[in-house]
Amino acid sequence: MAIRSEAPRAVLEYRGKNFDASAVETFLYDWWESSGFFTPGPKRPGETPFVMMLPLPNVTGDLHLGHALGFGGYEDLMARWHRMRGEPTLWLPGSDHAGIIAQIVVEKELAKEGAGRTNMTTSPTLGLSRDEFLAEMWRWMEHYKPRIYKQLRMLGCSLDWTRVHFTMDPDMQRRVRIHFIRLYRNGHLYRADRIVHWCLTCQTTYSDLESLHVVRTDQLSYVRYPWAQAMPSGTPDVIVATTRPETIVADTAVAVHPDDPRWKGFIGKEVLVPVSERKVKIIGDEAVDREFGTGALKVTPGHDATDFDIGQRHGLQVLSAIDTRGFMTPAAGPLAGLDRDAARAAMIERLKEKGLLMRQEPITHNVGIHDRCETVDEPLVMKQWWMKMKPLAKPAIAAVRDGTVRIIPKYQEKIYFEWMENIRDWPVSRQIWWGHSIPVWYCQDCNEIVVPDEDAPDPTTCPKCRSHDLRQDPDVLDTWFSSALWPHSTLGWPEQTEDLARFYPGSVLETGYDILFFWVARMLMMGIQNMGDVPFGVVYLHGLVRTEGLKMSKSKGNVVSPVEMMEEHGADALRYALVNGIAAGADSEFSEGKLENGRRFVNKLWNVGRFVLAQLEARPAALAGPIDVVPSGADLTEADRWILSRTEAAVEELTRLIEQYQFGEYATALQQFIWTELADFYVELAKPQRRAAGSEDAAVRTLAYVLDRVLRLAHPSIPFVTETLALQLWQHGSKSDRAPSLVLSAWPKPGTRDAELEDRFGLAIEVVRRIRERRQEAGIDPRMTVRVALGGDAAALRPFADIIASLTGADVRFGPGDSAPTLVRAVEVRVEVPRDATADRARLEKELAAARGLLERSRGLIADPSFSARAPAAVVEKTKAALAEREAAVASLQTELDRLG
RNA sequence: GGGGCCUUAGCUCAGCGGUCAGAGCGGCUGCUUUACACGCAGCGGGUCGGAGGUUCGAGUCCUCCAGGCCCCACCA
Repeated sequence: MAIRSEAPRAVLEYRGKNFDASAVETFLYDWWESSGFFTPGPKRPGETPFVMMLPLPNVTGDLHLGHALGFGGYEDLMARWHRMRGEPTLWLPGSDHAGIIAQIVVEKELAKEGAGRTNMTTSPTLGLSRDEFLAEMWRWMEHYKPRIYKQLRMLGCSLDWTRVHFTMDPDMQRRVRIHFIRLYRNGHLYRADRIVHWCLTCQTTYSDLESLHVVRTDQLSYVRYPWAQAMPSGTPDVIVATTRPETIVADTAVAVHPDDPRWKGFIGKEVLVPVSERKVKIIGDEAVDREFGTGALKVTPGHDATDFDIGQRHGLQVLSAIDTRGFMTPAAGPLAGLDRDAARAAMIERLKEKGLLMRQEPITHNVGIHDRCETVDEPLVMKQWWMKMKPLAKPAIAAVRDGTVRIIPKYQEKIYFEWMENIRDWPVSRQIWWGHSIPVWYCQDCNEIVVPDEDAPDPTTCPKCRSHDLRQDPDVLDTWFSSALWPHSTLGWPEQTEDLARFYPGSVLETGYDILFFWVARMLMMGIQNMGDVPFGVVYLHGLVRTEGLKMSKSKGNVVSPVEMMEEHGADALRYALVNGIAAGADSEFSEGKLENGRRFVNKLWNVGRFVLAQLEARPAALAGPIDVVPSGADLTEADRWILSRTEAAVEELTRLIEQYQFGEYATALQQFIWTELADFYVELAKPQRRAAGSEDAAVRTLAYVLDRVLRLAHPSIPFVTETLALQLWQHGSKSDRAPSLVLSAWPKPGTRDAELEDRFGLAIEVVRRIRERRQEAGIDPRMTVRVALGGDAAALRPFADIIASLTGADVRFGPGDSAPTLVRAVEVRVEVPRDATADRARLEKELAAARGLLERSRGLIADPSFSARAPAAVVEKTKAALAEREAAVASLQTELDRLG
């Protein structure tokens, strides 16, 4: 089926050879299909599904590192892990029509395609009719959609492609329409003349969230407004300071602070607006900053948000002097017809002529811009559809407050509350063509607003005056209006489908903290509104991925394509490197070095796997029971039992870390175990040349079991390599579960550990390190055997004599046969080589000093009566044990030193 | 103006009240050991930004200070 034919060639590099993992993915889909999980059905008794919605990427976009981190790093990790835990797992993919962004992208493509098609450069028409343009949009959607979906597959995302959705699919359009109609009937949507952000380039309004601020330096002009009535001599001039003199023609008041002693006596008097000569009142309003300029503010309700609010409070007239193209309207009088920049210059000239421009000075201030095109905001008063947010926000605030929804990291909850508690109404209409239509018609004869019933066809007759001259609202809805419905609209809402019953509410929503307000908060509100329940119980927020200290952006030219990274290093390496060592919510610095570590680690795992497989081939009869059952038998060596115990420790640790959403720690711990303990220590001890006769098979059994565990443990982060190795491993023996694929096999449950063995073996490792250190210090040829004497409490290490000898190239002898009843970390190591006694003494003295320092600390702690009295018993016990060890260590170092003479 | 975060090894970061504070990268030294030179072994490197406080015990909790970053907001 289509899914398979589109499967990407996920590639990882191994010794210059391209390793094709697409076969693995094909395999997964085969299994999923035959398992029937894709088939919708009712909730099964007792099941608790794990449900996640993909944070839908923009359909016209390419994958960036933020996506790779979220989708491939965290979400797929969670999906695979929960699936392995036996939870029916739905991770639902899709893409967003991306309203204005997509429209801009396609307009550019169209302009490239055929310049003859249009003479106009301004959007959105391009010389096409609306229907023609939308047809072009759809044509391009078919071009873009497979692209982003293919990139998701490359990452290894185990998404349920049978449930993929696109926000502009016809059924999704219907759901958005119903949502709008219900909100309208409930009084959550209203239409009003308000001041909005207007983008002169994109020719549309946008919301506060889409507005950014940049610091800019402009001219601040001080302009005198002459008194309109005779004033006593000595009356001060009214001078206002403005950065936008061209809007003076739309002034309808001058405002001062009501408590400002300089001005309060003049409230109610009138001044003349320069150039337009209109009389306006001086009003008192607390929004005025007394410190700024002269303390007098020109009020232009038509072109400034603050002024609009002041105007609302004082019933001021709204004059619109600038039109949607940035040209001055007839209301601008002598400035009419000029664009806003020319009008500014012209206004300054006129003010100078009239002697009303007192002075100008530079001012550095914040200027609002549109986040998509960075055009300076032009606040305009327009009729728009608004969503009343406060009532919707209330239950969504409560849901986080009472723990129904948990946000990770926790501090993001404060940010959420801060925004939600001060939420403002949301302008939802946009003056573009690509997007969800607004299901509202206006009667051209009687101005009636006609909103059809749910699922009713488009109205053709005005219910009030029976006119047939109805026109649909030409605007479309903000993109986020539809994505806010994603968790329930994709499951079939408003129909009570089986999927909706089975998969709502979802489990986790994973996304970047930068869209907490845009998307997460709105999904919470709309989910509660439409479903009566929150859309998810956990919000996991990740941070920004930067390179060289900067956020990646196209304009900075520092965007690195994850696709290229995957082609070069493999998807596994990228996925792993992105999450390794990063705490929840923290921004991260991504570097080539990090990616290389990922690749080396994946390569290490691959090579461990190859080694194990080679051993299995060499000894085909070694496996007695199933691969995934803990090996046992008298032929198991201490080393075998040690790695088996350590494997269980890793299972415990890694399970805990994922359960606690500590994915960065999970990745680090995984590497620590696989590389340091398994590869560097155990694999060496499992090599046939290091095994006593008769214990070779035990090594193979152990290796097979440990690899099986390790592949499962690594699989959520490193799916391709682990899956490939598992398929090969499992061909060598039977398995207790029947899953033919790692993606569907079980996450390991921790088994029995041997704490004492781990402890003793840990000591043996320390001894090995110390012997190696001394050998290298002494510059002994690595091939030469040295004689090593172990004294002190070394008896505990007798079972590991061969191991120590084998790993260090030493002929190990034990000192006088004392049998230490308890394990004490004080072993004397004497490497018998010709050596520099002075250097040895210096080293030993340094060690002794350090050991004494530690000993003193322990003694001090024990001697402190309040410590024993107040610290928990376990801590006191631990400290006592540490004290004993330190005493022995000091003694043993002292002996060694004495022996040097 | 309001809110939030960060400051730990040369760099990037973990560390969520309890042994000597860790990892990766980088640095230095020695090794062509048939899983892996994309490797192995070893070494060096930290007054945990500063000052107080709480506690038997603080990198971890509290307060203040100094730097850096982010978000929200109607200083024209």
